[in-house]
Amino acid sequence: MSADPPIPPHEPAPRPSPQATHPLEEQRRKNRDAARALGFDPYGRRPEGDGPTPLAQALRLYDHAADEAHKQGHPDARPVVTIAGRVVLLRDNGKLVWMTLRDHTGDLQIAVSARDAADERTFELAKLTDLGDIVLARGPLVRTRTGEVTVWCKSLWPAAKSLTPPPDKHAGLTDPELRYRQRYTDMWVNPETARVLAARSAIVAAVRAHLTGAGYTEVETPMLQPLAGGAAARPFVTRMNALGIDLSLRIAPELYLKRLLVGGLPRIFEINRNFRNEGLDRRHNPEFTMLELYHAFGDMHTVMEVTESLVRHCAAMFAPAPGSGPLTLPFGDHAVDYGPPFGRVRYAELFGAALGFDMTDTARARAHAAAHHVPHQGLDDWLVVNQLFERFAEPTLDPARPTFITHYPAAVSPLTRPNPDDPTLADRADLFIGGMEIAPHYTELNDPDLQAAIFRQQLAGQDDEESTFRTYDHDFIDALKVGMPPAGGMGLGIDRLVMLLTNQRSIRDVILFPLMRPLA
RNA sequence: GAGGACGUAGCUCAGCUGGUAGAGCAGCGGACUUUUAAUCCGUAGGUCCGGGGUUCGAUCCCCCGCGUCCUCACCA
Repeated sequence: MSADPPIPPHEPAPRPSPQATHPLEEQRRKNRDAARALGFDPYGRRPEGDGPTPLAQALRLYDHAADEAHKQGHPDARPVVTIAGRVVLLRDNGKLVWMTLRDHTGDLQIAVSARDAADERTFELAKLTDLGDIVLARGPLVRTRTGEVTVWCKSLWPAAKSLTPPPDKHAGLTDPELRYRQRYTDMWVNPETARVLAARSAIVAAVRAHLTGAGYTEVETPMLQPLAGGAAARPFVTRMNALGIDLSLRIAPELYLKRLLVGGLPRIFEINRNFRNEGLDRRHNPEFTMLELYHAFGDMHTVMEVTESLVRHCAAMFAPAPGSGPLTLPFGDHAVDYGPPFGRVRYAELFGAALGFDMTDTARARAHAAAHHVPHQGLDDWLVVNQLFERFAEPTLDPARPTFITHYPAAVSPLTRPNPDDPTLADRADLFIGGMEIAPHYTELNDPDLQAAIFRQQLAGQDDEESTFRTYDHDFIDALKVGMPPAGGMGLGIDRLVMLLTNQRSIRDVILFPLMRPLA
C-alpha cells in the first residue's frame, strides 16, 4: 500500500449560485475549494484495500513496545493504520494540528505535523479541515506525552466536506426538535443517540434470534388491508387507483397471523410496523413496531412464558454485570427488576384494591366515574369499569416490578377466548413495566360462531365512539370455519421495550425518524 | 382536540419596569510542533419565529398564525 492519494483530483464542479449562502457555509466552500486547488478531491473515493479500520479496532492495534523502541531510535516497527471518521474536535497548534475523529465505534485522535506529514500539501489540508468534515488518515500509532493513543499522520485525505457548521462542540445539539428533524447530525454529535439506536438494532436482532431459536417462524403479512382489524384503533386510509378501492394501513397483523394458524403454521411471529391514526405523545408514535406471536396448541400461559424469557433475555444484554447479581436496569427514577418471576395480579383484585369496591358493582362504578369525570355516558357497564381500571388501578402497579394483569373482563377483550370457568372473564394477561403497557397475551378465540357473534355485537354499538370493533371480517370468519387450532397469542411493543432497556422517556428517542409536523 | 411553557447569532443560552441586543463555543486574521472543551491577542456575525395592534418608541405588552416541549384526552 502506498501513501498516495487514493483518488485523483477532478475538476471543480460548477456550483449553483449561492444566492444567500450563510457566511459560515461560504467559508467552508472556500476551504473546500482550497483543498481542491491542492489536488485533493473534497468528496473522496473509497481508499485502497479493505477500507478504513474502525476506530475502536485501530486503537487496540497500538503496540507499546514498538512505540517505545521507535522513540529510542530503533527501526520503526509501529503498526500503521488507515482510518476514517468525522472531525469532532480540532486543535490547531501552529505546525501541529490535532483532530479527534469519530466513527460508529468510538473516537480516536490524530495529529498532522508539518515535519512528519508525507508532503506539504497534506499539512495544508489539515489546516483547511473543518469541524464536521469526514477525513481519511493514515499513519503509525503512537502514544503522546499525555498518554493518548494517536495516529501520527503520514497522509490525510478528504472523504466528505461538511458545508454545514456543526453544533457546539461541548453543548452539542440539545433542542429536541432539531435532534429529531436532523437526526443525521444528532447521531454523530450525541453519543447517547448513537447508543440508543444501536441498542435498538441489538434488541430487534436478539428478539429474532431468540424466537427463531425457539422454533418460531418469522412471517410477513399485509400492511395494506381492505379491512383494518385486530385491534381497537382508527386506521389510516389510502387510495388504491388500480382497483379503485380504499385500503387501510394495518392497525394489527392479528387476523392474518391467525389465518396462518389455520393454514398449519404452528409457531409464528411478525415484527413490523402498525399504524394508528391517533394522537402523539411521549408513548405514542403513529407508526410503531410491534412483535406479534402465536403458538398453536398453547394458551395465554404459554406465551406469557415466552414474553418473560424474551424480555429477561434482552434486559440481560444491558445488565451492568451479566450473569451475576440482580437483573435491574434504570428507567427514570426506578430500578426495574427483570429477575424471575414477573408479578401476577388479577384484574378484579387490582380493581378492588384501588377503587375500594367490587368491579361487578356496576352502579357504583358508574357513580364513581361520574364523580371523577371519567367518561361513562353512553358506555357499556364493562367499558366504564375498564375506564376506571385504567385511570385508577393501573397506576397502582409498582413500575419497578414487571407485572402481568390477568383475568380481564371478557367484554373488553373481543378476540379472546372466554375463561372456561367464568365466561365473563377473558383468558388475557397484560404485561406492564415502568408504568407502560408492554405486551398483551391471549388465549385466542377459535370458535367461528362465537367470533361472529362478537363481531356483530361490536358492530351493533357502532355509533358509540368507544365501541372497540368496527368491522365484520367475513373472510376471517370463513378462515375460522376451516378450523384454527387453539392457540396463545401475544403482542409486544418493540419501541416501548427499547425505551425501557435504554432508559429513554420518549418514544421519539428510540425511533430513528419520529413523525414531525412538516415545516411550512 | 384542551390547557400551560417556550421560540433571541451556526450551536448552547443571557437580556431588569417598554428606550433599538449580549456571552461562551463555532467562524475569520495573527502567535504557537505533544494538544485534550488547547491557550493567548484581535475581529466579524441578528427578519429577536411570522403577521397585525397599542405606544413617541416593542425582543419585552395585546391579538392571530406557525413550530416545539409538558400535562390531559384518544390510544398500545
